[in-house]
Parts: sequence; structure tokens; C-alpha cells
Amino acid sequence: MEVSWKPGMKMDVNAPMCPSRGVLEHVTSRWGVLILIALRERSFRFSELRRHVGGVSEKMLAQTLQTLERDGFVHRDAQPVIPPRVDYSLTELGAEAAAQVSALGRWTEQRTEAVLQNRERYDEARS
Amino acid sequence: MEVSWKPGMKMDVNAPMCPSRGVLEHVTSRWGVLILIALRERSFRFSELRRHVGGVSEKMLAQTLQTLERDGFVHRDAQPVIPPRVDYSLTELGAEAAAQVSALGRWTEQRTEAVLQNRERYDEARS
DNA sequence: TCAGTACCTTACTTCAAAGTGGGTACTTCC
DNA sequence: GGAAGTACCCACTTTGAAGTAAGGTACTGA
Repeated sequence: MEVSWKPGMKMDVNAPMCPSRGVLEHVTSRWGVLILIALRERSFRFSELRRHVGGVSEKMLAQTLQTLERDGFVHRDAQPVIPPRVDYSLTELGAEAAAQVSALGRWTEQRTEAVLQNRERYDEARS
Repeated sequence: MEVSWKPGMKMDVNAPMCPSRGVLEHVTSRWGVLILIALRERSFRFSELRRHVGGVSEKMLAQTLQTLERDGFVHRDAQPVIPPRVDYSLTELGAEAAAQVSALGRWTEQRTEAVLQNRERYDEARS
């Protein structure tokens, strides 16, 4: 029960109701990962980020940024100017998370070719 | 186009059609993460793993193990005995992936309390 | 004047992920 | 003899994540 969690309880991702599950899912979410990686480079404006992270819809970008902001990973700086200017950057906590996921991202880019070969072998073996 | 990917192409998670996206999604999938973390400890039998990773259904465990096996992260050792005995363990590639995700998992467990506090502050601020 | 940019929000729809419940085939335990 | 454990697979349904499309405001540049 994420709801009935009490302070001092030990966090355990293997426990179905542990709130750490939810946090992990935010960090590893489809767009969450890519946004954290991007923001690790530098801060971005909304549309800038949208262009950087290929394939995100405005809706998902806004939504994901909101959950990351709520969790305290992303800092949102909205200047009340016209046209609106909003800058997104990582908080300290977010920078820690981003360090982890960008290591994962880089590893993935390096090993994807190997994975592709494994898939071919696997499919071939049972055809 | 994951389909039209050519050997030698540079992998880039920011490119919408890059196959590395798919690999990253397997590794960071809801149950994929937890299974990789578990198998990093030791090898597991199917039901053992099901008990260890709280909340997985048999279906999702079987399905996720299959995709991880196809990608070459997990090795499946099925002994033709009765009752059936199947052992799952990490390949070398899988161990690399698991090292990354379990770092992320441990970080998450440590920082979840902070995230929970951030969420409270956030919700309070706009109510 | 009319498109275009910026940063979203809302409503509607689609589709894949995940849960549910059943079956298999054989064995050991009570 | 019935229940439970083992490692699944299959069909069905539900849920929720994501895509699509449109609206809104205030400006800028052509």
C-alpha cells in the first residue's frame, strides 16, 4: 500500500506496495529517461526539449515534466513574459537520478548492436 | 525506422526510430528492471523468482523473461525432468545491464523518502 | 492581415501492457 | 484420493499509457 506507508519503513523495490516502486517507474518511464538524459547536458526550454527528444508529443512532454517536477527531479522556471519563456533544469536530486539513467542510456547505445544480433540468433533458432 | 536500420549506423536514443530505444525500453520495463536486479543476486527458478519479485503475475514473468532471453540478457536452462526444472541466470551482457539498473534501484530506495516529501510540498503549494 | 512561435490544456481515441482464469502433465505429500 | 507444487500457454478482458487534434493567448515578422 503506497498509501499506507509509514515513515521509517524500509524501502524495498521487491515489495509490491512500496512507494519506491512508483518512484522507479517515474524515473524509468519511456519519456522520463530521455528527458532526464537531455536535461543533464544543459537546461532546456519547452519547445527546445521537444525538438531534442525525438518523437515526444507536446502532451507527453508536459505531462512527464510535471511528474518529474512534482517528484523534485526537475526545476521549472517560468518567466511571466510574452511570449512565455519556461526553462527546465535538473535539481540536485534530479541530477543524481539523471547520472544513473544516462549511464544506462550510454550503455544501451553501445550494446544495442549486440542485442540485435542476439535477437536474430534467437529467432533463427526457433523457425 | 527500427526496421530499416543499417549496420554501422550510430545509435542515438534521441532518434525516434533508433533500435536502441526499444532495447532501453526492455531494460527499463516495469518487470524487466526488477527481474534483472533479482538475477544479479543469484540464479532463480521460475516460481522462486515469482515469489521474490513481489506482485508479478505468471504471465508477465514468463513474457518478460522471454524478451530478456531473446535480447540475450537472460540465460534459460531447462532440465527435462519431472517436475520441470528451469533455471534463469544472467548472461554477461545481462550482468552489465543488471549492474546499471540495480545501481538505479538502490539509489531509488535511498531517495524515495525525499521524493515523497517533495510531492507533499508540491501538492500543498497548489491547493 | 495572416501565418508562425511559445507553452501549454482539454477531450477523444487507440492500442499495447497487464491482469484473470482456465488448462496441461506429471509427482509427491498427507 | 485429493491437494499442492512445477513451469508454463492460451484466450479473454480491463486498464492505463500514449497518440491525435483542437483550442487559447499574446506577441513577432513578412
